[in-house]
Amino acid sequence: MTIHRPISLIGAAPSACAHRPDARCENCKVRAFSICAALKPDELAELEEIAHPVSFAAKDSVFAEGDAVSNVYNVTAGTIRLYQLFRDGRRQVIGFSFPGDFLGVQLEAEHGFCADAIGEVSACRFSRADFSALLARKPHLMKALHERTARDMRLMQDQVVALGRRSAEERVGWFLTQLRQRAARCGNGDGERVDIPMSRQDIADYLGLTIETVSRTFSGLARDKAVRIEQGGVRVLNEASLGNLAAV
Amino acid sequence: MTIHRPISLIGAAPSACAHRPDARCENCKVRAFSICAALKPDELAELEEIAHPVSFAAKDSVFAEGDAVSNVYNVTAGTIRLYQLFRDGRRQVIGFSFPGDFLGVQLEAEHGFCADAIGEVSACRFSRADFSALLARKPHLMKALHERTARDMRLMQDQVVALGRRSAEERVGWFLTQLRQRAARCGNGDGERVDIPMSRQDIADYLGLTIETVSRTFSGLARDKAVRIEQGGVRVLNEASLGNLAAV
DNA sequence: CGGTTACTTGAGATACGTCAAAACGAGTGG
DNA sequence: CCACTCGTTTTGACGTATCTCAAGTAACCG
Repeated sequence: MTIHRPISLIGAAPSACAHRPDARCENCKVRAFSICAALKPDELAELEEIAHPVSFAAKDSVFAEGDAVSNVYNVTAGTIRLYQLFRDGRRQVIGFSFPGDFLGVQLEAEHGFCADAIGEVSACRFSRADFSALLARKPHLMKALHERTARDMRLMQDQVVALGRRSAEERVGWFLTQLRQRAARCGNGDGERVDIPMSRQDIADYLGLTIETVSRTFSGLARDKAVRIEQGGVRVLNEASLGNLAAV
Repeated sequence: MTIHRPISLIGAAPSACAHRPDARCENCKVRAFSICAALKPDELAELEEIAHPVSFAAKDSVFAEGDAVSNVYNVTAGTIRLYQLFRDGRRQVIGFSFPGDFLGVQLEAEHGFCADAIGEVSACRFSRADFSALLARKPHLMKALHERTARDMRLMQDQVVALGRRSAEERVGWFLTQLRQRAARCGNGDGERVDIPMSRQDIADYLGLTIETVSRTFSGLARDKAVRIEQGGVRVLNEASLGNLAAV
């Protein structure tokens, strides 16, 4: 089992992000499937009013477990890894945040997990107070948030099922299927090709396996012609066999 | 691995539940730590207005995965088991609902898991429409619900960590600690004694283990004088060693 | 008191973990 | 363009925690 050490916190430097409504702008595409879709144009403007664009370099920490929740983030580009670290170095990845996802929205006093950037990440930062105040003014934003939380809950439930009752091969099949669905929802990906932005170690820590088992399982799926392993991702060759692995 | 079969749905028969404010009434004790604590007296009356008391016999199904969410429940007595069933009979218990807990509050179209009674259960039932309407009228009820959901999320996160990165012994230690905290929050239990309303099989399916492993682990903890196994529960003999198992 | 269900215990099998080394890819510098 | 380093991924051989199968014991219930 790989031993992990806590990574030091590095402040996020504001990035150059114009943040004007524009169909070609990455942020605006993100909006279509983010919580912002629940907002009317004038409310969106209000949200932008309190948004601070930030960016993180690869491996930067966004926040650590136990930190006071002072900000809420909306990811606009890149992938964030959410995890909990044991004193002895064991690590469990709780989930990944992709563009459109919110972070820290539970508005608890302290963060219950660590979050750091896998590769370059752009996000919008809201101060907790601003966001909370906006939420109080906009009941249907609150409702949208609740629905989003319900979706996250469902995802975590699936993870519990995977970790509790699935074999290594089934877990990897489920993981790939999940990644694919997420990419499809975001509109990118041609369907067969699945980008995998995270390392084998991250996948292992997400699926409750070791890196060796994950690697062997990928190799096995490739040997069985279920997928072809490519640079930074995978190409699905046999939809059905992957689907069978992922099904409950 | 034990094979489970779906249980048939049995309608809930209304029970005799006076449901009047009264300090000795079980329902009223429950209110203190339920979402109802967020309500002013007149609002509570409004909630009672739309509440239908129901009860379930042991092993009754409350709802099954895929059922339309037509009702929301607030447990007032007993324990409910939440789980997902695989086609091949594997079962993963997602969680347990104790007095004060809400069920179906995510207001999704369909239930994402099965729920059935362990032993006798009493609950308040709200129609989805009524509850939803009340929620729309009372923003701070919505907020309370959101906080409740955040707590449930945190619980599920802990389960992910347990299933992904803990040994059998650690999982059982975590489980007992969790049961104890829940009982303490409800005000019952003398601290040392922990009631365990669910079967070994339920615990196994919750912790992603087999019933044999759970049983052996309990025996091991008893052999090490960490707990004494009693009828329908356990007595904690060595707080520290249990705590160590449960710690991250 | 007999039947049924839940729990415990033992012996052997296996999926996954551990340890070690090789292969690969991305930089970096000569 | 090649040699070298460093981190990631893959592969192999072996160990072990947990599962499986099977039998025994205890608790429950009519």
